[in-house]
Amino acid sequence: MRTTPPRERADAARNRAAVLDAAATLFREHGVEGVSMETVAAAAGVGKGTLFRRFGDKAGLATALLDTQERALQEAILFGPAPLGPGPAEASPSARERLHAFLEAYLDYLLGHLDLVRISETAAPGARYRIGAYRFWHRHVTLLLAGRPDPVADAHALLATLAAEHVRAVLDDIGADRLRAATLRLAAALTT
Amino acid sequence: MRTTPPRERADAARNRAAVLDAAATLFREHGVEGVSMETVAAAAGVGKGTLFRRFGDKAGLATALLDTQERALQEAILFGPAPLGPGPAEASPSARERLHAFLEAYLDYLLGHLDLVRISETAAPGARYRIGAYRFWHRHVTLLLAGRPDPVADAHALLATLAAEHVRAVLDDIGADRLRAATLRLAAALTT
DNA sequence: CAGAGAAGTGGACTACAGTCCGGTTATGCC
DNA sequence: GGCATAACCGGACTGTAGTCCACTTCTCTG
Repeated sequence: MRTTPPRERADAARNRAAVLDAAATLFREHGVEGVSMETVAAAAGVGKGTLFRRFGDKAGLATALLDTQERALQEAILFGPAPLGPGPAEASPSARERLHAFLEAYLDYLLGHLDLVRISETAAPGARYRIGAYRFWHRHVTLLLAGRPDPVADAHALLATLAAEHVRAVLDDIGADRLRAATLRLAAALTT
Repeated sequence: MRTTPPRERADAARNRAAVLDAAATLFREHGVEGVSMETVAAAAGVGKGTLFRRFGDKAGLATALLDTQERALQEAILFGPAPLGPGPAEASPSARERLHAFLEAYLDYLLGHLDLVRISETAAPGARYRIGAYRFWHRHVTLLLAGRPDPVADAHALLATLAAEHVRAVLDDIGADRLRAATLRLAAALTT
């Protein structure tokens, strides 16, 4: 046990909740792109400085909004039932099955919040690769590709396919079903 | 023969050259990110309006600067010697060889101008997928993947790996050699 | 409860992308 | 050469991301 890490001040907590609330509403109503940070701040009854201090930038705000769902997915991967999670020791799924399950689950998540994820990945240059989430997915996929010549590199390649910016654009061309199929096919090719 | 398409006015041509010159120099000296459009305009002795009218946005300016090299690569693919190009009819390379050659050549091009390509792809949202170049690469790869279940979708997936933003980030993690190897391995897996 | 200092606040400020439009100039035609 | 007109020019203007810092508020300690 160590001394409690400095607790968040009450006013700060209140403001954070207000901002997340306001942002969620505004984004739903006008689309993520159609809402400026200033508008969010005003709607939350908070100064611009406060907003940026808390969330860093628009990507950070989007990330915060996704936090809950993202965590749920990560939990499911780490501790949940097979094939997404490791499952009970006596009946653990193959790496291939788990990879498949991960891609399906991630695509569900991504397609369900495409605009928000896209902002969280692109609002700041290189944002996608700096946030913890990417590292998590990358690590997971890397482990599932163990045995291949270069799992780390292959995991990056596979994840490139899941970049929100890419998915958004490709969706217009081939639609969700073919995108899904192609992603799974690619994973299959990598785990042969 | 049709009536000559309205020729570019002399002053416009002069200004365009001045802008490209100034931009090339400034970008070399201060990096692409470190130069504002206003600075480019000033250095070229041109108004901001002119700059934007001509090139649309920063992505457009970057694209224009890359134009020559990009065209060269496209020419080589369409008409050049094998294995990058189709080569003479009697000794045409396999699709697999051509794909391999394309990826090598594209990576050379990309790594040689990473910052510029990155701006051209990301300065405007979705820019990468709107410009003609992406369509060209996609079409080429699609043709080389003929016979697979869904060449169009697979080509998108393979090209995702070559997005400048992705490459820029991954480079820091695994370096150019492993990136190259992984890309080729992926292509191999797709043409088995 | 009082005082100190850390944490938080908000709005003025800067910098940059991109738009707009009244004025200018090249060009093709007579 | 002179004129009509379409193309072009440039800089003032707008909207937004993100920074800065003098001031306020909370929390902890004695």
